Amino acid sequence: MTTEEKIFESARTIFQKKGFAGARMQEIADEAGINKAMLHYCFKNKQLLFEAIFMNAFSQLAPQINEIFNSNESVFDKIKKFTQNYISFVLHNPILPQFIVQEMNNNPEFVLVLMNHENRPNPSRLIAQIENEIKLGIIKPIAPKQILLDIFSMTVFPFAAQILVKNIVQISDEEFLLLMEERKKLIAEQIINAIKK
Amino acid sequence: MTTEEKIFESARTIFQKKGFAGARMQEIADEAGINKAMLHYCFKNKQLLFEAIFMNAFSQLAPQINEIFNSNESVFDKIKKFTQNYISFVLHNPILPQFIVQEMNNNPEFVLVLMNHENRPNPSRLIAQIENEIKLGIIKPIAPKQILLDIFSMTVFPFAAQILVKNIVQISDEEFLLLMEERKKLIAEQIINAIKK
DNA sequence: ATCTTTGTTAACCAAATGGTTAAACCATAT
DNA sequence: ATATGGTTTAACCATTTGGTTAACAAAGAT
Repeated sequence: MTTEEKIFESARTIFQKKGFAGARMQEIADEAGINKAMLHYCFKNKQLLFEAIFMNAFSQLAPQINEIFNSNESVFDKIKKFTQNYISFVLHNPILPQFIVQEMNNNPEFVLVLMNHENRPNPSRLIAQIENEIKLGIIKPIAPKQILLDIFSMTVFPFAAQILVKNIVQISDEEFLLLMEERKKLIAEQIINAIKK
Repeated sequence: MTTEEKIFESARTIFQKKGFAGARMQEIADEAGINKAMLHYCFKNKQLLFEAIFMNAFSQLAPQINEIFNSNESVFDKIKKFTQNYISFVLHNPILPQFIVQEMNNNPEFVLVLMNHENRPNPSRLIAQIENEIKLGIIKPIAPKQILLDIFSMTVFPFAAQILVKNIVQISDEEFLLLMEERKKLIAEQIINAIKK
């Protein structure tokens, strides 16, 4: 593993655990087992290092989403595929959602840049499709954006608010994994039941 | 307004906007229009000031939740009441959810203290009730904790991940308010449709 | 062999930051 | 009027923090 990679991995760990403001350059250097000056040699400054980490995290999720949203399947199939895929993915990266949510809330300026990126998640195709299936009488007349909110809420929230959820609903770490495993199928069924005519 | 209240209000604003790590004592003092030493005179140190703010924010939500969860209504009525009330409340405090979620993620040690508090949200009564209504054939056989996750996800997520959601689903500030207004009734219908037998 | 580029470090620096101190202010009781 | 107690501030302090510098090492290139 190159020094740059070591830094990247360590920075990912620290930034995801403490956020941009809470992370310390020294801590990242220690975690990587290198001198602090090396951080600046490789990544110029904290902001740029953070942006590299964040961009990488974000772009791990975005393309997946678009691939599903823009395919030729039915709305119901897309919902099934998205929830299934998303949960499977974040089960291997359980802090990613809360990291992205938190840092987008805290760096709204930075978000603008992000959202002009080519790979930005774009649900407009899916929205049009929902409108169409409403006309066809397959789906109840609900604002398509509400349905999107439902889908994201049901899949992302338990991960993004993990600590809150575990404590309030009284879920142990192992039970959480089981519930999420079950949720891969469950959510789609529930959403479809909620919106099908 | 007493000096202590001025500090409290300013601290709330700054902490909610920047989080614990990102907030600066000087900034809080400036916002309150007082000297920085006054902060320490009134609240000892940053940690204690933060805990006062966080505890206050948290305890604004917790009792509401318990009142509904522990009433004598049916599960469906509780779902209706909770989603309605919660959204109404946070529409007046739109940053509260993301603040609580973020700081609970970042201060897991502190969470333990919080969760031993008398007023901690406790859904065990509701869980038992759901189990019962499943036996009675009113609700589908779904793990009660999944239903709780659904309820919290659908109501809290759009607020907790506001920036993400607004950007991905392409929702303007005004449209967001309209959607949330609509969501007060919509969510309950959807959840009930998803779980009723 | 030596020059040049790249990688790496110890030591250092200036600014920011949480926190303290000692003095001033001000109301109220005596 | 003045002593007393809480309130408020300017100035200060120690530490932390992001970032720089200059020297050193290693590896090709000539």
